[in-house]
Parts: sequence; C-alpha cells; structure tokens
Amino acid sequence: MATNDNNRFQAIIAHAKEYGFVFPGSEIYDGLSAVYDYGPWGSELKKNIRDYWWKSMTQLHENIVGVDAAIFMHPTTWKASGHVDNFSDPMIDNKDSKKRYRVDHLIESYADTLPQKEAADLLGVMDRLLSADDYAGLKKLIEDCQIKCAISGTSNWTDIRQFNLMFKTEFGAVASENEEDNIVYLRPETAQGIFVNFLNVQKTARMKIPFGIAQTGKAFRNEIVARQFIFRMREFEQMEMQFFVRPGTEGEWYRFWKEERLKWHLSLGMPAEKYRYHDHVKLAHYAKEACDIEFEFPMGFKEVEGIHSRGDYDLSQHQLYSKKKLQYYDNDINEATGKPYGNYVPNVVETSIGLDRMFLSVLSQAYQEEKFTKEGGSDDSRTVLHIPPKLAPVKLAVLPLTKKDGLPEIARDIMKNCRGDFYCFYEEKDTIGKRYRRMDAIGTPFCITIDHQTKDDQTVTIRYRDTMLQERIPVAAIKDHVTEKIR
RNA sequence: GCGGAAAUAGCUCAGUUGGCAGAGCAUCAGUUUCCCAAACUGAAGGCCGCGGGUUCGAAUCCCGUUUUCCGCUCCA
Repeated sequence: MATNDNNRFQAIIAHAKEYGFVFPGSEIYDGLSAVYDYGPWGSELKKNIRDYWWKSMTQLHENIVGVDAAIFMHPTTWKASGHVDNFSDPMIDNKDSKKRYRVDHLIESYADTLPQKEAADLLGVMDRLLSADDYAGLKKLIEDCQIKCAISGTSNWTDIRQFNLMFKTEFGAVASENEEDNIVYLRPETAQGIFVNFLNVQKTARMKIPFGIAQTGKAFRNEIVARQFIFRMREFEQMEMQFFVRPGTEGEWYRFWKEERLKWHLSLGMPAEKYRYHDHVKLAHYAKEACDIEFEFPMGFKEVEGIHSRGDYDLSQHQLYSKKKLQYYDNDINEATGKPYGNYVPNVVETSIGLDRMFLSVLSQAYQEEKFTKEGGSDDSRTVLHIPPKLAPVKLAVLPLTKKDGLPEIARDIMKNCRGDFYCFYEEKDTIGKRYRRMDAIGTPFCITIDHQTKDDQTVTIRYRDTMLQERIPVAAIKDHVTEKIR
C-alpha cells in the first residue's frame, strides 16, 4: 500500500469514528478484535445501501422475492453445505517457513514415503488420534516421525490448533446430557436460509423458473486474521440473491447477473474505473463459474461482490441430507422433445455482496479533503463526503441564519413539513459557514438557509454540497426540489 | 499466527536526567457576527491503555498484558 493511500485510509477510519459512522466495537473495554459498531450516521448510510439493494432486487424484478430466514439453523444444514467438514480441520504451522499445514495432509504425505505396512500403521494411529481430537498426541506423532516442512526442511512446529470457521453456541436453556445435542452454529452465510426455504417460497409466492430469492442479514465467521477496518469482520452483513434456473441455462444467467450487478454499482454514480472483474480460475468443487467484482479501496482492488454459478450442488445436498425432494416441475415445453421439461433440481446462480464492504467502498469513494480559494482570495479547505444523495444519512439541513427575528420559527415549520419524507437536520448554533462544514463532513447533500429576505418573499437559499453553489428557491418548493434529487 | 511500531483530554499532539498533567482545536454557558469553519469572555474536561516491578518519587526505566497500525502468512 502506498503511503499516501495508507494515510488516506487512516484518515477515513478516523473520520468515520469522529463523525459518528463507525466505532470500534465494545470500545470502553479496549475493543473486541475485528468487531465494529455503526453510529448514528453510519447506521443510516448502511440502512440506505441495504434498502437500495433490496428495492433493486425485489421491487424492480417481478421474478425475485425476499425472505428473512433465522440466523440459527438446524445443525444438519451445515453438514449438508460442507461447512462442518471442510472448514474445521486441525492445522499446524512451521515456525521457520511460516507455512501452515492441515495435520492430516502433512502426515499422509509423510506416510507416502514409507513402506506399505508402516504407512498403514501410521495412518491408523493418526485416524485414532484425529477422531479423539487428541492434538497433543498428534503433535507427538509428528515429532516422533521427525516430519519436516517441505519448505524450511525443519521440524520446528507450533502446537496444533483447530481453526473453526463457524461460531458455536448452545441451543436451549437447559443443558443436555449430551452436549453435542444442543450445539447450533451462527450461520457463516445467509444463502443456506434461502436454499432450505426454496420450496416454501416457490409454492407460496407461486414463482416460476427462472426466479430469485433475495435476503439480507448477519453472518459470522472466525477469520484467521481479521483486519482492515470493516473490510473483514467476524460479524458482518450479507446481501444475497439466489437465482434458480433450468439446468443448461445457468451459463447465460451467470453472464446476465455478472453484467447486471456491475451496472447496479455504477447506477450509484460510482466511477467505472474503480471496478474490475476477477474471474476465478481455481473453482470450488461445486462451482461451474465464479467471479468477483472488485473495487479499488484505499488498500487496493478487493472483492466487494461475488457471482457464482453453483450448479445444483446446494439443493442436491439438502435433498440428500433432509430426504425431502427439492425439485421443481417445469411445465414449459421442451422444443426438442415436444414434452414439458418436467421435474428437476434447479441450477443456481448466486450474487453475494458484503454490505459492510459496500459501505466502505461508498465511504472511501466519497471522502475528499478539498482545498480551494475563497472569494476574497484566501485559501480554505474542507473535508467532505460526496455520498450519492440517495444514500446520504441526512438529506437536508435546515439552518436559520440567526437564532432570532423569527427565523427559527420559519425553519421549524420547514422541518415539520419535510421530515416525514426524508431525513432532515436542524441547527442554529455557530456561524453559517461552520454549519455548512459540519454538514459536508457527514455528507449532507443539501442545506437551506432561512434569512431576513425569507420573511419578505418566502424564498430560501439552497446550498449544494458538491459544488458549494447556492440559489434561491421558494419555501413551498423545498420538498419537491429535494425529493427529485434523492430519487 | 509470526516479526516490528504505537497507546497522554472528544480530536491532533507536546511533555526536559525520573520531580505539580500541558497546548491548539472540539464541547458547554454567554457576547459578537448576518451566507462558507477555527472572533471575545468564562467553564468543564485526565487512574498518562491495563496489571505488576524498580525508586523517597514513574507519563518517563523494566516485565507482562490488551488494542491498533505496518510487513509476512491464511482466506469458501
């Protein structure tokens, strides 16, 4: 990361805290690593991004509907999805090469070098220790065999640790005799809540393929290293849409959503040159095609959204584990056979965007430290958030030029008239210039100022955040004027 | 997870060899001002990250710990 960009990133983080967007989590207790809280303006901005996504997906697409599934899901969900088995293996690090190995892989590759009988014995011992979760025993086994790191060539190992992706918790107020009975996980992705409700939604909303199910919500992952502000958090919010299609058409739908999702970002006025696709070469075992939409954050291009063609993997897995049919009867006529397509497990194209990452992209794009020359010729500067008006936490500041001569009363009437339609902020303290700067700092796109002329001709000045220009408009036109600009 | 650095008022930071805890801005109460911040008067604000140790005496020296940042490492 270049020093300038790093300084800029630090400045954005400080600004986010100073102006009520993002606070370190549990800060009075020295914080909790990789957990953040959203403040007054942060929670507004986050809600506005979520609402804009939700409306784009559901209200603007007749064939997409929403769900709000529980964070707690039946534990078998995560067996079916592969999260339990694929992401909880014991790991060990070589202290010299810093290389991390899965313990079973390390021992197995060593066993390959041994005569058949010895290898079989070794693997037998390993399996017994693994199933007993005997990490001390496994480490002793590695040491006794003098297994070396392929890179450093040393046997200087750390203790064995288990890296659990998922957070576990106990379900039910009363302890069970068998602890395992009570374990539930906090979901590591929202998608499974969509898959398990596939038929409920399809039937009750009478959806016909192709159709999508959208969901926003919290997800939880234990990251090995969680850093970079809200970019990688242990608790985060996803906005996901699973699009169910007829097998064989997933390729064209994948391409459709890949383009469609980038258009969504650009529709906010985000600059195209800050975006790029990153096509996955190495695919997960279930994926047919996958790409990321990357955004140029202050710390470089990073994934903000993923589009994946997941085939029928998830529904098939749930079908297998639940022993319930998760199929769709397609009445459309297959031109090749002249008969309906009939029953099948649909294929899925997933779009998955991190709300917190989207928040960070909007914030980092919006943040500007500007220098300019005042009318008098002196230098001046300001820190401003050029947040797209439709996402801005506060839409309109209502500012009486002075706090006497009846100006606050007029301002209060304007507040009353507008606050039901969009977020308004009233302030009469300090000079008008100071108040403009404070509004710039939280990204308020419009300020209106009530002055003495208002009493004569019922007009106010409206001042635009991005240009700092102002013009006079009638009091009666304020609401429509702002509403038009935040659409 | 490993290595390095940092932590003093809400923010940005000073703080002498180890000797009374400081400034600017912000905040609050007034005054002034009438369209682009930092005008005047006054007030409030601190277990110097936390816990030990050395010392007559620690923000300052030593040990531990937490958090953050930087580099490496991992990432469905």
